[in-house]
Amino acid sequence: MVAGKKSDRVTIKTVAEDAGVSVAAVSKVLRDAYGVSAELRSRVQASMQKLAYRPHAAARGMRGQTYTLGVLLPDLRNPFFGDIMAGVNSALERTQYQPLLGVSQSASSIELALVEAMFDRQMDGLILIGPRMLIGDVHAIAARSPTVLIGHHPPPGETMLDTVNNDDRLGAQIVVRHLVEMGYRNIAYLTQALADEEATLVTTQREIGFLSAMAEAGLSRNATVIKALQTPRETQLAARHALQSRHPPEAIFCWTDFIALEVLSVAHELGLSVPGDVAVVGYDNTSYCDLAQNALTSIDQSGQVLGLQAARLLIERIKGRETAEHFVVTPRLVVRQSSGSRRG
Amino acid sequence: MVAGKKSDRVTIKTVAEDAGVSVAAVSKVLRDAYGVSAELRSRVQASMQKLAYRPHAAARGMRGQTYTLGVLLPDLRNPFFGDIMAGVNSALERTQYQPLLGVSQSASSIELALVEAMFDRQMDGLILIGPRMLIGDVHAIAARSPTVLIGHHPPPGETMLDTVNNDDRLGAQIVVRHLVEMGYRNIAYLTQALADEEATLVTTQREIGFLSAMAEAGLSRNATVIKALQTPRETQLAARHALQSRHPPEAIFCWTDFIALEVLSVAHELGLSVPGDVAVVGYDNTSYCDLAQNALTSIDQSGQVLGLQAARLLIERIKGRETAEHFVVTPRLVVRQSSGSRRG
DNA sequence: GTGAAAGCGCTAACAC
DNA sequence: GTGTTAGCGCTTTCAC
Repeated sequence: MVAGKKSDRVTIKTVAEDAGVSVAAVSKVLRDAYGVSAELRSRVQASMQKLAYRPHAAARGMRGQTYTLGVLLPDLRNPFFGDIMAGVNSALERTQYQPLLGVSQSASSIELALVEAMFDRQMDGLILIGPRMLIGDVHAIAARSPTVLIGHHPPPGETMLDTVNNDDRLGAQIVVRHLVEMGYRNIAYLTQALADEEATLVTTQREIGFLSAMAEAGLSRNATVIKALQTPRETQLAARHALQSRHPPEAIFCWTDFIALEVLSVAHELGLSVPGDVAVVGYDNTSYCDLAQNALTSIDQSGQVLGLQAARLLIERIKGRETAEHFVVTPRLVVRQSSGSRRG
Repeated sequence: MVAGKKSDRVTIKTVAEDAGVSVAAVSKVLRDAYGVSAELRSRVQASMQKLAYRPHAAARGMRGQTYTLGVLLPDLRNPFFGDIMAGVNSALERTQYQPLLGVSQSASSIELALVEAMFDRQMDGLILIGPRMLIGDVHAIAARSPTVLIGHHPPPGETMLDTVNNDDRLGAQIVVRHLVEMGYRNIAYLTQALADEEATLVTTQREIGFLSAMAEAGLSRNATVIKALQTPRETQLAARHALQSRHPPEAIFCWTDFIALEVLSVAHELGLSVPGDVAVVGYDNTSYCDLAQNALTSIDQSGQVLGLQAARLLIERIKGRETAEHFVVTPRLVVRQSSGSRRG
C-alpha cells in the first residue's frame, strides 16, 4: 500500500547517478536555476525522462517551494466560483503548480482554520476568493505569504496585496441605469446579511453603486435594500415578503445569480409574471442565466478571466515581484428577458 | 514574505525543550503512538498549546503521513459534486485531515496528470469521483494508494478498492416505472457521449436500468437512448433534434439534473409545455430541482451521504483496513411538476 | 517508558 | 560550471 520501498524510488540521487553528475546539478536543472551548461542539462533531462523521475513535493517543501497554491472558496454551490476555478486551472495548466482547494462554507471561522491548514502544508501562495474574514485578517495573511485577493476592494494605496476584481460599483450602476431606462422606478437590491459587514466586500460595493445610481436618477426614495441570509429558505422568505408587501418593488437586483434564481422561483410560485409584474436581475452571468426558463439579465464579470489573472499575479509574486498590482475587469450588462420593458 | 526565520518557528524541538523531554516523545504524543505515560503526554500537550505548535506537513510527508486526502472531481459546474464535497468536508471536520481538490474538467488525460500530482504531494489517500479514466487505471492507482471510488460499479468480487454509490440501475428503473405509471410510453434516456464507454460507469448503469425497466413494461420498442457531448451547446442540439423529430419522445430522462435543465430550456424555447408536451426527469436531486421555474422530478441519491461515507471509508483504509467495503445508497424518487400526468 | 540518532529527498551555500 | 555538504522538521528504529 505504501508508495514504494527505499530501493525503488527514483530520487534526484538516482538521476544524478544515471546521468553521471552531482545531485546539485540535477536540482539546478529541476529548478531552472542559473549555472548549468546546456550539455549537462540535456543529459540530466534525458535521465529524468528515462527513469520517469518525479520530484517529491514534501522534500521540496522542506527547503524550497511546494509548487502548490492554496485557493480558498466560500462555497461550491455558487456556480460563479466554478468559472473562477476554470480560469485558475487554465493558468496553471502548463506550469508545475497545482491548486489546493479549500471550501469554507462561507464561515469565517472555517476560513481561518483552512488558511492555517494551508500554511501547515507550505503553500507557495494563496488565492482568497470572496473571503468572509475581516480585511485585517487578510492583511495579516498577506504578510505571511504571497496572496491574491478576489472579491474585495481594499483601498489601493493601503494594501500591499494583489487584487483581482471587476468594478462592482460600476456594475451595479449599469444595472440601475438599465432598469430605469426600461421604465422601472421602485427597485430593490437583494444582498446577503453578514455579521461583519466590510466596506471592501463586493456586496457592499454593489450596494453603494446601487444607491448612488438611484440617487443620480432622482430615485433615492424608490430604492430599497433587502438583506437576507444566504440560505435558499431565507432568500425565498425575504423575496416573498417583499413581493407580497403593500408596495412591492417593480424590479429586484440580486447580488449574485444564484440568489436571483430563487427570486424567480418565488415570483413563479406567487403567479407573478417576469418581467411584467417584477423584473429580476442577477450578477456574474453564470451559465444558468442562459436557460430559457430563467432568461436572467445579469452582469458579466468574466470569472474565467478573474481566475486566470489571479493565478498569474500570484506566480509573479512568488517569483519575486514586490509591488502590488490590481487587476480590474469592466463589467458588462447582458440583457435577457427577465428585465424586458415593463409592458413586456 | 517567507514563513519565518529559523529561530522563530516552533518545531517539535522547541516543544521538547519547553516540556523538558525528547523530540521522540513529542512525536509520539503527536501521533497518539504507543509508549508514553499520561503524565508526559499532558506535559507535552501543555507545551504545544502554550507555544501554539503546528506540525509541519512537508516534514511529516517525508517520513509518515501528510494528513491530506486527494479528491478528484470531474467538474465544478455540476452542482451535485458540491453536495458530495459538503459531505467529505463534514466527515473531515474534526480530524487532522484536509482535502486537496483537483478538477479534471472531465478529461481523462488531465485526470491522470492530477493523480500523479497527488502522488507527488504524498496524499495519504484518494477519493475519485466519477472518474473518466479506464477502470484498469483506477485499479492501478488503488494498488499504489488507499483509494475510494464514487460513481463507478466495478464487480464487487473483482476489486479490492472501496466504492460508494447509489444503486444506479434501480434509480433508472424507478424513473421509468414512475413515468409509465403517469401515462408516458415513448421515453428517451439522454446521456453523455464518451470516447471510452465503461460498463461500470454510472451513466451506463442507468442506461441498463432504463432499458431493462422499459423491457419489463413491454416498451422496448418505445425506448430511445440519446448520447450527446457534455457541453450546453451539444446538449441543446440533441434535445432540440429529438423534440423536433417526427416522433418526439413523450418524456426525457436525463442522466443528471444539470442536463435536464438544458432540456427544460429547449422545451421552453420551442414553446412546448412541460409536462403537457414532454416530461423531463433528472438525477441527483440538486437544489436547482426545487426552483419553481424548473420543478424538476429527480432521483435523490444523497450526495452528502456519499461524500461522508467515502471520507470515512478512506480514513479506515489508511488506518489499516485490508478488506474492500462497498457502500450503497438506495435511490429515492422526488416527484415534481416536470413529470406530472400527461393531461397535466 | 524514554531518548539518541539516523535518515526521508530536496535546496542552497560554499568550495573547487 | 560543477560538486560537496549541511541542514529543513519530522518519524522511527534501537538502546537504555
